[in-house]
Amino acid sequence: MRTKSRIEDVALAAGVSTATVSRAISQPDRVSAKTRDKVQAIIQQLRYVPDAAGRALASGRTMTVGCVIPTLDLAIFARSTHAMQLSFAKSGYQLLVASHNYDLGVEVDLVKAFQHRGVDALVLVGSEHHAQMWASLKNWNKPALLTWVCSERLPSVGFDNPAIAGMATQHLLALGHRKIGMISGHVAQNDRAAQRMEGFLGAMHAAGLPSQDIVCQQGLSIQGGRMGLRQLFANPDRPTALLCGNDLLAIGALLEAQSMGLRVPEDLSICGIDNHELAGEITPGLTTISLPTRELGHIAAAQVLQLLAGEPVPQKSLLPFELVQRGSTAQLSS
Amino acid sequence: MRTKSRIEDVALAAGVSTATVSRAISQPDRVSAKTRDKVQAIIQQLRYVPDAAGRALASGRTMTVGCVIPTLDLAIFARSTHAMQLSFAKSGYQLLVASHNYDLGVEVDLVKAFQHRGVDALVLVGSEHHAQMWASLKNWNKPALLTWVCSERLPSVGFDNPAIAGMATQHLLALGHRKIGMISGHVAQNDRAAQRMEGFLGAMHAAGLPSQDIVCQQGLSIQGGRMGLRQLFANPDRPTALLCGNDLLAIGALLEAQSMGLRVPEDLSICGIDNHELAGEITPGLTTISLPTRELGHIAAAQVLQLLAGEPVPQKSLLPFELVQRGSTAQLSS
DNA sequence: AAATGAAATGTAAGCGCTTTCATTTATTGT
DNA sequence: ACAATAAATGAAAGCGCTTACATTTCATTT
Repeated sequence: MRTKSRIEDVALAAGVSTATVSRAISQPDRVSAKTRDKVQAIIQQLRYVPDAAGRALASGRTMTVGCVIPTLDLAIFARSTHAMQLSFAKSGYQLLVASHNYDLGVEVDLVKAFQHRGVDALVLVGSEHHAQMWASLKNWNKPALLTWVCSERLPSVGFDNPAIAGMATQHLLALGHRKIGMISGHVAQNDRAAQRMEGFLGAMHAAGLPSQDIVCQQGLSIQGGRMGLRQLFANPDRPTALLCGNDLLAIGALLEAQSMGLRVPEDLSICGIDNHELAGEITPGLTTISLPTRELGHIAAAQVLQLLAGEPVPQKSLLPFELVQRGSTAQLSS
Repeated sequence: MRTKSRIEDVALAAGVSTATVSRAISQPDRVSAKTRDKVQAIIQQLRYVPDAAGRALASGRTMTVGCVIPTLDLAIFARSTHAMQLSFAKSGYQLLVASHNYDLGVEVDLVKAFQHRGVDALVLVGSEHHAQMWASLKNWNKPALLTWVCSERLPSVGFDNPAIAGMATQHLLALGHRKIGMISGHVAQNDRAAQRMEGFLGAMHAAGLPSQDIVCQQGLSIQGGRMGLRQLFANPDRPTALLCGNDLLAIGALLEAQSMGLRVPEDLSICGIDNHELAGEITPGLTTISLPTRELGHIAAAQVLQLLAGEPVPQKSLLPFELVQRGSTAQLSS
């Protein structure tokens, strides 16, 4: 007994040509109801499943989409990526995921690997990329989508990152704070971090406040947050409020502040970004900006599917976000 | 200008047959040094990259490995999976990842999808699976590996989960605790959780201690830990120590205990499993069992590669683990 | 009922590569 | 130097599928 049945076996058993079987599978409306049913029955009976490689070679499509992200270690990426995967699966597409750990050089290789693998579309994070990546994308006439940012160069679905940081900064300003510091992620290979820092500096400037020596960069982790806090508090002119590039940084800063004997929010207000699972669990609860990461994944997938179908998509899709006020921020005590 | 060069273009330019080019690429030692160099040069020049689909169709190999995991939301899986990905990439294999959220029925579908996609090997988590999955695996003569557990049915690389829980329980017993409760993950579709619970109950039994009404099951999250603690403390005969199925549960339990006014570890010792990034950050630090998750990924990949090469691998590879003592556990105060 | 066009189906040519088998070329022993 | 053997190469047959194009069938119209 042959382990695997081929399209020819189905065709023979159904008394039709392989072309008809192929159509019955991928374009059911191009086949009469009668033959369609007959073919379907045989397919069931033979447990026939089309071979992906044969199909890919003949059609030029692999039914796979490549997704290159900075890291899976951050819950936000894990979540949005998973949402994408689910959406794609519903349409018969497989999502391939690879991460580069914030090394845009590695990203180039991953993108190329996906292209050679024959993915039908690519989903990337951020708008800042290696020149070589843009080149690879240019010589590649298949859809690509940017996420987490909005960009001019490619269709994108994401956030207005400067506005996110701006909203958080406004919140701190509205509480009366004037000496506000920021612990940012490293901006070098991370434009989301850069944009958030920019948003912060912009808001400070608009408020006529100085923005020197009040920003530091750290890895996006709790440890980074701890180190950032120590760094900022080494300065004699200590801030009364802190914006952090993400919640992990904020939690680290909060923990470090507490272990230094500072009271949060009485002595120091802290605001994060992302609304991480932990944000509501720690004491005090972390004020942060909530981002619809799952939705980001679903919408990104939907747009890629549209592009694959040859339909146009909006150049930019910006998702809403909102401030979640918890206990870590409070009115400046005079 | 043709966008993509094919093997024939290379063959023509190099003045050899396509067969030679093919060999120069995948079996360099079957080709004379001279031709090999010439072909290599042309390949560089033409930026030729073999087409994956054509290659897969002709060779029957796709150079992809499928990995089906419960979830990416848990850092441990994210980390071990990423390690696997890196190891595979070094050998030219692409790792495809899919998650089923602890639904073994979904797992069946994912496995089938991967098989149809033509992956060369499969990596799964756990030893307990749907009968249909075992059936699918049986009719599939390619390597499969089980991880996180040790199993008789397939080569496996993982942990002795009962022993992990046993070690943690011993630690609590050694501190003088006799009333020890456990907050476990749901064991229904999760044999790792089941094995850890089993290890706990076994250790308790061996110590001649009762094991009724001291175990509860919760989702593997901070919220689950909180709810688990409340559940266990609803019992009038409150435990003095707690083992949690993973660190997220433990952290939830710890936070909830603190918000109930309990002192940890004075009133309650808490021990987790996994050594999550947070374990060392919270106050008090969480005593837990550290597992080499990255190594798990690397070893799993190495073994799959061996299997793909037709070499034998040990039926079971058990990785070491160790107790990390922090502030959340202490001698029972009489 | 014949003519017409649309719908359904079949024919067959690849998609880009690997690999068996036959052939040629280099290497070795005597 | 000449077999005899090994190494290197080439020719060509697919791998399993899709799809352009040709052909047949069916429903309409007049």
